[in-house]
Amino acid sequence: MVWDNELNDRKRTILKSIVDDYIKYAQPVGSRTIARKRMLGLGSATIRNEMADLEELGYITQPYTSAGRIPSDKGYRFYVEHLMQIHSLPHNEIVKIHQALDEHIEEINQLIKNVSLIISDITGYTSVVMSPQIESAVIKSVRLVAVDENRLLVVVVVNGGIVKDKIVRHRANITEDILEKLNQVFNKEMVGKTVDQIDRQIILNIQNKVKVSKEVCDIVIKAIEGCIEKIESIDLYIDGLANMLNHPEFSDMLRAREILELLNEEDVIIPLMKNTNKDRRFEFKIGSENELTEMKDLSIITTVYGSDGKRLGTIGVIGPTRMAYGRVVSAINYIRELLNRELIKILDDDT
Amino acid sequence: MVWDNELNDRKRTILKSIVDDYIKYAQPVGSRTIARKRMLGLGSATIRNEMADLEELGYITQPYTSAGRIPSDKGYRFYVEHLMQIHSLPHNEIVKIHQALDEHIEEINQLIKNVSLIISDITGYTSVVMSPQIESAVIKSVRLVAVDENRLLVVVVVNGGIVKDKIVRHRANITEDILEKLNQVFNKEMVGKTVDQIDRQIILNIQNKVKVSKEVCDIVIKAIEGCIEKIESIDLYIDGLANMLNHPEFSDMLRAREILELLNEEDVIIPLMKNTNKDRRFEFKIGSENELTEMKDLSIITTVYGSDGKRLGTIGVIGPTRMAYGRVVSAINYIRELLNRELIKILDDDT
DNA sequence: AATTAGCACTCAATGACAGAGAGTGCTAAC
DNA sequence: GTTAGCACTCTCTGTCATTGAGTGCTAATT
Repeated sequence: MVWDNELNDRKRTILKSIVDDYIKYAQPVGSRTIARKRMLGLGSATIRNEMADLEELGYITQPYTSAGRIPSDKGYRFYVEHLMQIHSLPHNEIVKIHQALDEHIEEINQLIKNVSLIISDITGYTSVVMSPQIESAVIKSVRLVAVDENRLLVVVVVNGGIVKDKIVRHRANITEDILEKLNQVFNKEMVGKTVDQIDRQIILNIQNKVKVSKEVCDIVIKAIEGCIEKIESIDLYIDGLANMLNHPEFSDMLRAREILELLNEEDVIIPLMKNTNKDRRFEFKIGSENELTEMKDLSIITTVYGSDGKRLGTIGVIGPTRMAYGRVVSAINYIRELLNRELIKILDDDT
Repeated sequence: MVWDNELNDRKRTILKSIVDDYIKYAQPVGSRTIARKRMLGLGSATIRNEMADLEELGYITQPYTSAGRIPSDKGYRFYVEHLMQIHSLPHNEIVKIHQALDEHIEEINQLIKNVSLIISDITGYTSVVMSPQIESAVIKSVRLVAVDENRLLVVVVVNGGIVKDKIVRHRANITEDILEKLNQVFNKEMVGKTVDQIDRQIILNIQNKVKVSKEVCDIVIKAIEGCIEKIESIDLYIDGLANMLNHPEFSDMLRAREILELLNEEDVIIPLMKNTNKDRRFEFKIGSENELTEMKDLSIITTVYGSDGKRLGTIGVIGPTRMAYGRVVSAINYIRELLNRELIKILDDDT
């Protein structure tokens, strides 16, 4: 952990200056550049001395002898925790965001897709938005439909307007009567329960109540389990992949390709999105703080969204360690508020 | 159009040699390189003369004075029409393809997704697979379910195991009785029809038969139309975008970014995939044959898949004009046969 | 008449080299 | 404690000569 008092005010100002400048121009920043800003009324030589200290403490490094300094991962870490300024978004970006999200969207997934798009658009980085992992979704309806003699359709509706279906083949003789009875029992037993409450026990209960062959029961249960699995599965929306190529640090084709392939793998992305803050704070993984060595020069900012602490999904932005952390935070923050508001609209009359 | 007899055998052999070599090594190929192969028993000087002719006819060009030659778009066009050899796939690739597609997949969309993945994997280019545009899907079932007092769920099942749903909000008082009646009428009137047969006329007919308020009818019809719209919509699967970065012609970051963004836009891709051959031939759009100027250095190979000429979707591969046309064709060909076989399995007992 | 050896020529790519420029660390003076 | 001054370091840029692959043309050969 960074020891906060290690740096006095002057060192902080200088470090902030270096990080701000490097984020902006992607060039090592030298002592004269900082001195010219006259924010400290110091000459370049003094700043040089301070920079030597900062380097010794590990906050900045030199790409080579007698070049300017660039922030280290530790430097960025200190920056996001103590130095970074959050400005409000410029007016034109706010307008853009509202244009993208204010139109009435009925389906939750379409809304989340739009959020992902607008985030990558506004930030200029790669966005990842993870739909809520819905273990606590409340079942609102279960319906069995015979598509034809040997196929059965099961539809499960949970709150939030999410509908999942599954078709199963079978060889049993399922009459309309049986179906009607199954429908009644299943609805009575399952509606109002959350999907993670549906376990073997409940299923056995149901099996006892309906007087149909075990064969038929198995078919139906298999289908319902398929639906629940789909409801619990995580949807991932990634946009702005091409933005990765904008940053000079990835001008090496091999590296760029490696990154694009990395971001294509859901198995890689999902663990990255495990934000441990259940409140609304932001979590930063900077460069080597990521476990994957392939991500040593990447940072990811994550935070959660959702109404009233329920139904939490995750929003993330991935970019080079030299990321405009402040700008990204304010953009996500603004967009998240809008998203939450829209989510409430969609979910309000659900129980 | 290319006049086939413009080129004698010797010129053809030389052109083929140039294209093959250039595809392989991405380097302009000179007369000595071809002479060394001793396929014609000619010296480099003779070949030089022939190459000068080929250049004058527009089949090859020189990147600069006194460099080797590279094929022009016209050269590639002649190549794919007359010179290209189709080898069968190496054994290990065949194994890989079977591993990807032979496992039992129930859902048509999952199957198509797998096809897209394996094509980009095997070819090393970017794959695009377009799901069938289903105007002729036969409705197998329509089901209305009251989710709660003010929301109605409509589920439409068509053949091929495709299920689409839509939830509509309403303020009408829809009782179970009304719902039951609606369910019966809708099923009777719509099952067995294709989705493009569902027009205003049929809907009006139905409206007359059920004796429920116009308000309720409108709600239901709106929902059903929503489902049909979803059924008719085209799904697009794109994979191997990162493969674009492998080719030296796109080592310029700006260009690479431009391409990635281009391929992200469905509005761009869908028109490209309009293959006019309803049989199983391949269609090539080479470089400047594409309408978009941004695609002047890209080629796209498309062909159709589907069982018995019905339910046609499109498979495409996008890469630089310097694409391994022969290899791609044989890969698509093989994969398509497997796909068709699987599709028949999924669709066989549908009517 | 077709082919080819030979030759002069062109141009990209490579590497060596010098000079400019941005930056540093250190020392001595303020 | 701050800074002016200076020697030094290292990248970057441009120049220049060299190399090498390839060409087109001409004259000789088959």
